[in-house]
Amino acid sequence: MDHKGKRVNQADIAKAAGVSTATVSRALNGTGIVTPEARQRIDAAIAELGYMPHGAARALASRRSFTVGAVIPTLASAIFAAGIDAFERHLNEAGLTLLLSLSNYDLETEALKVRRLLERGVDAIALVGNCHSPEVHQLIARAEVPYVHTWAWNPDEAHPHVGFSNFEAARAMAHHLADLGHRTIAMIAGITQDNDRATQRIAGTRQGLRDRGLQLQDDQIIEAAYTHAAAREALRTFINVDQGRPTAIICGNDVLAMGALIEAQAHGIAVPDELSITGFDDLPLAAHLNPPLTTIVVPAEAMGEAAAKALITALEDSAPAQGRQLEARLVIRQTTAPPLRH
Amino acid sequence: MDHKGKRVNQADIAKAAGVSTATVSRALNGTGIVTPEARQRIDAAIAELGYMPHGAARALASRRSFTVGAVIPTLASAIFAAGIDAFERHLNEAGLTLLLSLSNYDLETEALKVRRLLERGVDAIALVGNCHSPEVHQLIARAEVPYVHTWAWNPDEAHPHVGFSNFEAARAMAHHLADLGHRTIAMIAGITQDNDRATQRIAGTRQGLRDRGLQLQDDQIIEAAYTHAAAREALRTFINVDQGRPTAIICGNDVLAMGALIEAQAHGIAVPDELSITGFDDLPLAAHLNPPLTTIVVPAEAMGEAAAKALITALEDSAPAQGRQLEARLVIRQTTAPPLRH
DNA sequence: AGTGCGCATGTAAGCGCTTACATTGTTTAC
DNA sequence: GTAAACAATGTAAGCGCTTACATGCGCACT
Repeated sequence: MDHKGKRVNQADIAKAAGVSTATVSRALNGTGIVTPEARQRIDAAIAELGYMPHGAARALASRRSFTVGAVIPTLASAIFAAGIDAFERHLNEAGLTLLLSLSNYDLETEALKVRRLLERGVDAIALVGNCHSPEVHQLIARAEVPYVHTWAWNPDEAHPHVGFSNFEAARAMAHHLADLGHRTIAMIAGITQDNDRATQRIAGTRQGLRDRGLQLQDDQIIEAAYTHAAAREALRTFINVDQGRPTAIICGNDVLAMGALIEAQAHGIAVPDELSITGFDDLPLAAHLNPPLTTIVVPAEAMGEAAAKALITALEDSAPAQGRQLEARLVIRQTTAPPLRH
Repeated sequence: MDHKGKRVNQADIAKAAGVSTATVSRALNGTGIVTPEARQRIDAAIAELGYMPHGAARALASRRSFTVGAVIPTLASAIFAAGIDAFERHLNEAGLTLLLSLSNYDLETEALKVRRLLERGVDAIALVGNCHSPEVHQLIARAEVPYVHTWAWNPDEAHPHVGFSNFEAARAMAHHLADLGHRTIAMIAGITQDNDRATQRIAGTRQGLRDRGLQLQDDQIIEAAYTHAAAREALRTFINVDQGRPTAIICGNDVLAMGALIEAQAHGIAVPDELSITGFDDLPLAAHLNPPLTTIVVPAEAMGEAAAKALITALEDSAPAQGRQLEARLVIRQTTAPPLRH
């Protein structure tokens, strides 16, 4: 049982079961036909010797690593974590292992991580957003692995997307606020540098307001890192004005919205009566806040699942992955209300 | 440049650079001496042909995959996400890639994931907690890879730990509350099944109270899933009693504490005057809550870093990983105060 | 000039699998 | 009764690297 020194390999199993390595391989992979008796002797030998297939050897010989890579900006954002959680789960069900890399919202880092993943031989790859270094697509194209862009939806682009339209979601939110009667609306957005989601959310907001004959002025937008502290500071800037104080604040995500809400309450500003606040993501806490947060439900789990399925299917059919549009829904809770009339 | 069909391999580079594959390998890995001229020709050929090393082949030949596995319960908990974030970052700096698996707090799933990781050929492995299926240790021992247990500290055990004492942290929290004058203290704990952290936090709390001559009755403990909703429900149970309502609630983590806080406030219970509430983890939001949450600062990033370093060092020295104790600190904010005297 | 040494490189044997092809024994079809 | 088809397995050639060992070369010594 404990053949120390040398690791047990397929040949050992073959010998113990009285068959060739080819038969062991076939039994293990379900490829080709193996008699029940042979299979049984093989299973017994595996259990007896504690055999564990060697992934690298298998990958080398079969040109399949049964490994899928993902590069996401960060795990600090609960919403990405939720998406990856679902992605990993569905990958696993298909016998695939996740290779996770973080880009920290940096395109060059992302490109480096993609290269690393490809060197590790991932069979497929998932990326966040559709703003990437050109090198990324070059590498992926050369490696000829299926891939998807998540967290975004863009049917016009050549690349397959599994996600929702940040633009449309933001636009719907803008409509909601405008329709409540708000006329002076400000935005605490995410950092747009290298981030198409943040950019699209601003663009969608802008368009949504324009649809209602309103304007989102440039000085009514503050870009903030996705932290409570940054949001609080941004809110302070907006409320410390002599006139033209906004009656509604659209936030780039729920973390920013929570920060804004906390800061508003710290200043004794009544939400939603004096100030409406909106989020984006619908984190678990959003519905429990006081008042519960009006936000956009981002289908993170569904996206993780859909991305996994798309890649699995692509791998099975050895075809490029197919994109899929998912819905991001506006959920109106209690941080939004018509502005106070004076 | 675009040799379609066949992927560019080391032999192609060797030919293009007019050297042998051995020299290319040496140049690439920094093992052995290569003249600057040869190195330059090799680099040029690599750039020209767009060569990318084949990880599986390298792993097979060198018996090193430059890959490290981690199995954590979930990514849904921000605190694990933070730890993994740091772990991945430091692994990467050492040229290692993270293979991430999720166990969903289930020991059997964990064992399966460990097996998978080992089959993938990870060079080292990190686990959460010190409660594992026996199979896990068997597999790791057989594979002879260095490993660490994180999120726990137990110098007595044979396994190397990189973490903090959940017991001592919980005990310190109990002391804090007892010293404030609380006599009736309840606990909303995590699910203890298969979870040594949750178990230790209860045990530590119990001991801390005993240190002060108090008791944590069994009916004063409710185990709850780590969700706001479960915490709210648990809190309702505690406050809906005719007499002997606790004046302080110790929560197993910050998510539970937030849920409890929200529910208390929804019932018009003043925190901390009528009810003290404590958390565990110090999530980013904890300090921003109203009132700011008294909790335990869990060194998640430091743990991720320390775990990565321990494994990297172990790999370099081809020795077992060394454990390291980190400090979990009590941070007293404003959800705790002396109980009201009637 | 001859010897020895170390540097830079080449040669080639694997690493542990998968899989195309060959081989054998057993049916089935006529 | 023979040919053809098939089922189960074996044989062996790689997959793309690393690395132990062999080789050749220039240089500092005698």
